[in-house]
Parts: sequence; C-alpha cells; structure tokens
Amino acid sequence: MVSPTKTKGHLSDENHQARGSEKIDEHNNGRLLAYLREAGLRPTQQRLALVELLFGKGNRHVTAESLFTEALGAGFKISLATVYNTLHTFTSKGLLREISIDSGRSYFDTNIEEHHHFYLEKSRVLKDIEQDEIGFTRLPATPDGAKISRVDVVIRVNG
Amino acid sequence: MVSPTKTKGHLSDENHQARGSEKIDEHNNGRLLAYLREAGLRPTQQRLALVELLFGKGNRHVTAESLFTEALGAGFKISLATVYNTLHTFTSKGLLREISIDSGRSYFDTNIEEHHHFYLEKSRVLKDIEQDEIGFTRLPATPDGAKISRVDVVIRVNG
DNA sequence: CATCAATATTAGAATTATTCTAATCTTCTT
DNA sequence: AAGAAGATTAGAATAATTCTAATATTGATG
Repeated sequence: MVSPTKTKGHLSDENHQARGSEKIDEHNNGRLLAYLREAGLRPTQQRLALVELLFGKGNRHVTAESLFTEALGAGFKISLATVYNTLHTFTSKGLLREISIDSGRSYFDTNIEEHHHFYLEKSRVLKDIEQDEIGFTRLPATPDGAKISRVDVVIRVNG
Repeated sequence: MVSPTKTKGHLSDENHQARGSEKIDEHNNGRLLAYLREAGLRPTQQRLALVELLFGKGNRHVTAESLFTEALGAGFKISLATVYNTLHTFTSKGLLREISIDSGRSYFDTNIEEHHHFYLEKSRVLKDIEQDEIGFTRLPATPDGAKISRVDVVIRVNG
C-alpha cells in the first residue's frame, strides 16, 4: 500500500461525474466490470461505484443506509433508492447475502459462503462465524419434508 | 368447547366499547388482569384486549400489523401505534420474544422458552422448533469473551 | 369515596425504511 | 450513427416504526 493522502487507491479516477458513455473500463476497472457482466448485469456508474465499495477490500456487512452514506462520502452520485435496488439485485444474483438480525434494518453480507454470525447488541455490529465453527448434532425434520434453503445461526452477545 | 356461532368463548363480554372505569375484572378477566399486574403493567382496555388475543389460546407468532387487524376484527378499539407500543412493552417485560426473520417485519412470539424456528418462505409462516430438537457439537468463543444473550437458529425452507 | 398530583399509557402526527414506476440510460440491431 | 427493446435510475409513493402531546390510571389525602 503506497497511496498517500486522499486517493482511494483502487479503481478509476473519474467515474464520479456522469459524462456520456465513454469507455469506463480502462485500468483495473475491468475487474469490476467483469464482475458485473458475469452476473448478467449492466455495468453502470452506480453499480461500479457500489461494487468498488462492497468488494474492494475484505468482507463487509452493510445496510442500505450505511452504504449510501459511504458512497456519498466517496463522492459518488447515487440515490438511496438505487442503493436499495442494487443491493437487492446483487442479492438475487448471488453476489450478496441478506441477513435479518435487527428488525427493521436489513444487513447485506459480502461473504456468500455458508456461515453464521455473532451480533454485538451494544454496537450493532455483525461478525462472521465460519461454517465449521458450529456443528449440529441433529436437526429436526422439515415440515412436510420441505427443502431447506438455508440455516442461519445468530449468536447475540451483549458486547 | 360448547360456544356455538359467533361468540369468542373466552374473556369478558363487553370490554370492547370504552365506558367509564367500571370493574372490568369480573369473570376470568381476573386472570388476564393478574397477568398484566404481575408484569408491573397497568391493565388498560387495550392491553386486556391484546393479552386475550395473544395468550388466549396456544402459542402464536404475530406481527404488529397482523395483531392489529385481528384486534379490529374482534371489535376492539385500538390504534396500530398502541399495538407496537404494547408488543415492545410486553417484550421488555419478558412476556413476548421478538424475532427477526424477514427484514422489515418484526415477529413476536408468545413462546418465551429457549427455542428455534422454521421459516416457511413461501407462506411467510414461522414454526417453533423445540430447544432439544437441535443440538450443537460446538460453538465458537465469543468476541472478547462477551456474554451470550441468545442463540437463534432459523431454518428456512421453501415450503 | 371524591379530588388531585404523579406517573403511565394511548394514538395522531412525524419519522424512517423500503418499494414503485415514469423517465433515462444501455445494449443490440441494422 | 440511429432506433427499438429492455434494463436501470431516482423522485415520488407507500409501508413500517417511533415520538410526544393529550388522556387515563393509580395512589395518596381529606
């Protein structure tokens, strides 16, 4: 890591300001672009911005609001509605995973592996628990033999 | 069970229509009244109504909206805001348990024992799983040794 | 047992969270 | 390069939840 003061360090220079439809895929943008194309999504300015924020570094847990604030802070031009739309679209394409912990607030997790969560009630922060850190001795039979689509474990701690 | 057509069968006859502050604790109302008093809550018309609906028979999973609709249907006079207030108050007093499954929708469970849930995605219905129907072989250590306040398992099935 | 002060509760209004849809972009022809 | 078809954006609408002024309950006190 060398980038000093205020540069973000990854992705393009100026996709913030909307401008015609020039070529956006110059530098490492191609990576993000590919990411979207593989999911069958059009690589728009807004999506590139969110992909950068979401997948630019390590796993993250965001809410629509938190991501929106972050995007604005980073100088991107996007609306909250679009953040919602995009988070849902990404989720349906398998790029994100939605988690319900706190009622009335949706969290989206960039870690799409099977895993579980700690929820720190005081700070309202989520922490991943790897799949193999929890083992079940037994699970009940599903109602009318329905198929399990997911098993979520949330361990709430008063940290 | 003998009550025929339209009678509800339990609790008082006419606490629906607000009327002065006569004695409400006549018949089995006393039972509901006691329930509230034990929790240190004032037994108001609205609360008696909700207690009747919530705890009148078997365990239930309700949302504020569903309980509100049910209350209106039963002829009680109450506002949605009060249903929210009451559900939260009951939860903080340990009479109910709040569950987050579906983001943007809070469920309240009258079963306050330690237990888990099936969530039928299609019908959006919750079903209890008794505590002993799920066993853990191991659980990870909590972050900085924080204390576990609750472990929730939700098994989502596409029923 | 009426009155009143203190406190708890209710519910309309306000706020926050999320979704909908007309207008605008992208892409894919040609 | 231009236009049709379909996808995406974001302002406006809706849904979910909370806030707070008004109202009701309780527990003295005479």
